[in-house]
Amino acid sequence: MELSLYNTLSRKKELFVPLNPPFAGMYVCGPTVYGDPHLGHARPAITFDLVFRYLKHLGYKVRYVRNITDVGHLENDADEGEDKIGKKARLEQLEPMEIVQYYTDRYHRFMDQLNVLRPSIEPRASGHIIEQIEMIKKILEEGYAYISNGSVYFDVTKYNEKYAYGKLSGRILDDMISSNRELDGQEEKHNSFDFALWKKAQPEHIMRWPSPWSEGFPGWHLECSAMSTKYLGEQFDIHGGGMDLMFPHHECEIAQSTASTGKESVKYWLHNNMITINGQKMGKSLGNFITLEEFFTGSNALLDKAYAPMTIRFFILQAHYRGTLDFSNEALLAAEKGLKRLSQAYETLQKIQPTENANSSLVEIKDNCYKALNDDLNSPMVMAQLFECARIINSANDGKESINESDKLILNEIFQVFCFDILGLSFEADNNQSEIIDNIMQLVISLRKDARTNKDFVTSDKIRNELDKIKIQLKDTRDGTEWSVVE
RNA sequence: GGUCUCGUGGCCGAGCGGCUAGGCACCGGUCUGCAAAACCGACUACUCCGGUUCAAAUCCGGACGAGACCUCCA
Repeated sequence: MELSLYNTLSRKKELFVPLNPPFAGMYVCGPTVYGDPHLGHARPAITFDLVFRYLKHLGYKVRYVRNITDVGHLENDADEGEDKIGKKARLEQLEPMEIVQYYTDRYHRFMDQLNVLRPSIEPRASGHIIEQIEMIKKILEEGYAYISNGSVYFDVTKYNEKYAYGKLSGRILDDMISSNRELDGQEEKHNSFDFALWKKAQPEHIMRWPSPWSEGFPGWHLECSAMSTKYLGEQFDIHGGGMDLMFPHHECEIAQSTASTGKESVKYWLHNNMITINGQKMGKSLGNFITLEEFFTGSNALLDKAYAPMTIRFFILQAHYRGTLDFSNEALLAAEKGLKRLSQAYETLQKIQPTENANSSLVEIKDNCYKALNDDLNSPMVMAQLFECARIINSANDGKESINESDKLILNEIFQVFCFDILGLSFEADNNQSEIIDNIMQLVISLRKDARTNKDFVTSDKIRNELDKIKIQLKDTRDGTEWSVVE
């Protein structure tokens, strides 16, 4: 059985056949770096990390491109309002690129913690102004754009005469025209659904570049078309992103690429669904989002406690990527315990004594894992198989089932391949370990205090001496006992 | 208003025509100085109303409910 992926374009699962095997190209819309990454950023990152990892596992040479949007993404109504990054820079009195650097670094740091692999190429919009200008020229030459007061707009009506604008999101242009709302400040456009390719900068606008039309900046949708073409070619295999980007962003990308090359640029469009909180989308505008930092530290009123990065990865992968996923402390706690169960079973497996008899169900488990992944990346199903492994291991450990030497190898392989390599889970102790150690030390210290109170100095000295041997030093001060590690 | 999704047990979530995943919680038991973990068992659901079928959570129609997009959001 081979890999099938749900293609938004056809609304069906399709067999994945790359354009140029053994190569596979994937472009995913990355973050606009004007704020801290939140749970909503984690979902596409992890979803497409899974795609990336699985394609590599299948033997493809994958080029994974994920952009950083650092210019052109505007605040308000269609193609009006302030640049998101420019605004943040103004508010914080920083250079826009300082904002970009700061939040890009933060994004990387938190994605690393979630064990999300870095993409092959991570291009920035501001670093590809020339490519974007060239693409605009091409679209103008082809007659699908017009210049208006120093700005350039994509002519959707003209494009729709030859191609189908709206085919990805299932929209019909005529319907859009009839139900369209008039917005203010759009006198430069022929139609409100036309979108900016180049915007002339207002005097107060900080980020600006020279172009044949005006000093200004590129439209938001353009960077993805320009950069995907540059690094993956005019036609490539997979384009991914959040469902909320389907319209207008991805629709506009299709229009731009098609208008400039005359070709269908993307073969498979993949979209991950949203994370909800109390049934409602978690989003910036709703103010109900929780940043990853808050998750890792527990510092948000919606959180009962801090959750480890792996718990969040597990939580996200336990749902299929195309379904909504509802956040709650109860669900996170369940994920945390589930992850622990897997990790303890894996530990048990390493220590287990093999038996004579073999276990018959392991081949089927491995098979089921591949079946699940091939069926549009059904990660929850893979997890269920891992839990089946855990059950077998624990039962064997209790002497109720058998695992021979070769079964042990197969089980280890299943964990290695599916759990670690493909799902990207890891069982390593995470960053709150120091907190755990400190808690342990406080316990030891209080035991020693009890011993001293009872004048049981044999015990109290034993504690201090034994700790000293492992380079932990205790100091009795007026305010209590302190501990530190001696180098 | 338009377009499109979705409604599964206490919670989260698979399933896509017959064989009724999985995790967490709860309950009973084994084990244990006591806990915890582990194991065994119990609970076993598909919003409602029609239809198709030998057979429907699963297909079709309708009702109700929820959500997403149509404006920035992953």
